[in-house]
Amino acid sequence: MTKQVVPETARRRRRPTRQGTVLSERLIVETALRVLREHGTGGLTARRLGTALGADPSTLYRYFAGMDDLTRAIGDELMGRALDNWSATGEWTADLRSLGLAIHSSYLAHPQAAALTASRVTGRPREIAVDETIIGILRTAGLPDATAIRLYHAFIDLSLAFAALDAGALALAEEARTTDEEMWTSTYARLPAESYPHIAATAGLLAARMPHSAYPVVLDTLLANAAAQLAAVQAASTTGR
Amino acid sequence: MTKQVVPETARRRRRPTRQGTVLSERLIVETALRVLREHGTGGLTARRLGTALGADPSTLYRYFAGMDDLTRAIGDELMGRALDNWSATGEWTADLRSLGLAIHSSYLAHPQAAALTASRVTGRPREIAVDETIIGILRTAGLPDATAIRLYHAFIDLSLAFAALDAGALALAEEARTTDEEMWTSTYARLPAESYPHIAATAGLLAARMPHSAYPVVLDTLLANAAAQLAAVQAASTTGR
DNA sequence: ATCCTTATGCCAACACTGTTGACTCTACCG
DNA sequence: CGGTAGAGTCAACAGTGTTGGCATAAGGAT
Repeated sequence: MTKQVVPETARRRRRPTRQGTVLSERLIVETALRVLREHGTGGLTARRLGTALGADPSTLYRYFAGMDDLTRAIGDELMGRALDNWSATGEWTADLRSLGLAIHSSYLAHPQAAALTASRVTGRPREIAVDETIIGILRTAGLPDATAIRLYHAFIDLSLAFAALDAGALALAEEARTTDEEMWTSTYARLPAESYPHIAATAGLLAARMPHSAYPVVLDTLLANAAAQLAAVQAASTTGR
Repeated sequence: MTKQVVPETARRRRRPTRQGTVLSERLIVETALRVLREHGTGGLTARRLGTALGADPSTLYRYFAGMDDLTRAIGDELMGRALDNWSATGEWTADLRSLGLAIHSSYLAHPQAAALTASRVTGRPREIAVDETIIGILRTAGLPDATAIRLYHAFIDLSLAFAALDAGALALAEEARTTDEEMWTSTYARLPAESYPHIAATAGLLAARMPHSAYPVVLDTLLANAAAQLAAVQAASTTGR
């Protein structure tokens, strides 16, 4: 293979494209986000991204090992933006809550991109930074390592899983120009009450609730549980002293 | 458009394929599951599925509106299998727990298929049957409708979101022939302790915990919370009587 | 038992996709 | 101010989903 992906820091020459744009990893990722927003989840193609950048599609391979690699970079960008929009207050449950919501809404701000990337662990730097932050909050709060890791695991997977699910629904809705609410009022509300008595009895509530994300509800139960675990640990240590 | 998808029930003639196989929605979906297992998440193509069936790729369009429609049918099949492998005992939290685990493991039994479908609401019959079952359990347990719907929403989205996340990780791992455990021991355990003190301090715990799913932990906290809500409701109604 | 209709499967073609090897040309180092 | 090698370009490959037109045989009608 003659082509080699050069790490962004080691890039020395920046030769402008035939159409005049000067490329960079950053520019490519940002343009990819725009292309995804405009053309939908399946609309990010090497050729389209090339045209949007004013460059030949094959040039992308000088920056990323393939479309898959680019996808991971996009995911990491979303993760980074979440961390940028967040700041600690010192109250650990509140901090975790706002961090979780920051991640969730960072992904939902780019539903098409999120649907593509959120269900993948990228292993890239800004994702690792988020992990370090979460574990730090839990350990600093006073939770024993084993508990902290169990909660970290639940927290991050929960947040990513919901980001992917909600983003997927949102992206699909935007592309089909139909809201989830319509789906729930049209399909589910019309089911026969004989076969589906419970759905029929709660159709109105379903139509009102389902278009929103269940993430905040689940996140809060997890955090309440975490707080209870910390209280239990501290009570035990006080008693044993 | 001369082509039209005929609903399975209305299909009258069954003309064998040149290679002798007699097609059906069911056979196509099952073959698709096999192809996915053998060729990975991205390995389900119309041409490959056609060859696996002994039929021309375009024949698939007599059964499904497109690959996307087929994908939704696959998802519904997994949902149906979950419900088939489950039976009620009457103890509502236990039933919800086993149903959640049945859904999760039904998807994880076909990680490649699940990764493709789990983050989408199909609106197909067997998915609706699962919804009816869940709402029925919650309402029969005595929860008021509003609470039941809130919990149903959290329950189903949580289960699907984790199914998608865990299946994606599993599918990726199988295709790359590398376990998550390796990833956590190789990448995360080698991070410098100066920059990532918390990850470094808990590397062993991370490597042990992360390869497993966080779903059971989160599911249990949600169900405990649900039980608490029911108790609160019943206490209030007793007091108020 | 034979005919007719039409659903069903097949074929060829279209406009796409990601990716690569060989190429030009120009930005920068010495 | 030259030479070099690295960035951008080009053309090509094998593969994709999808469709319109066509042949054919299944099954109802006679």
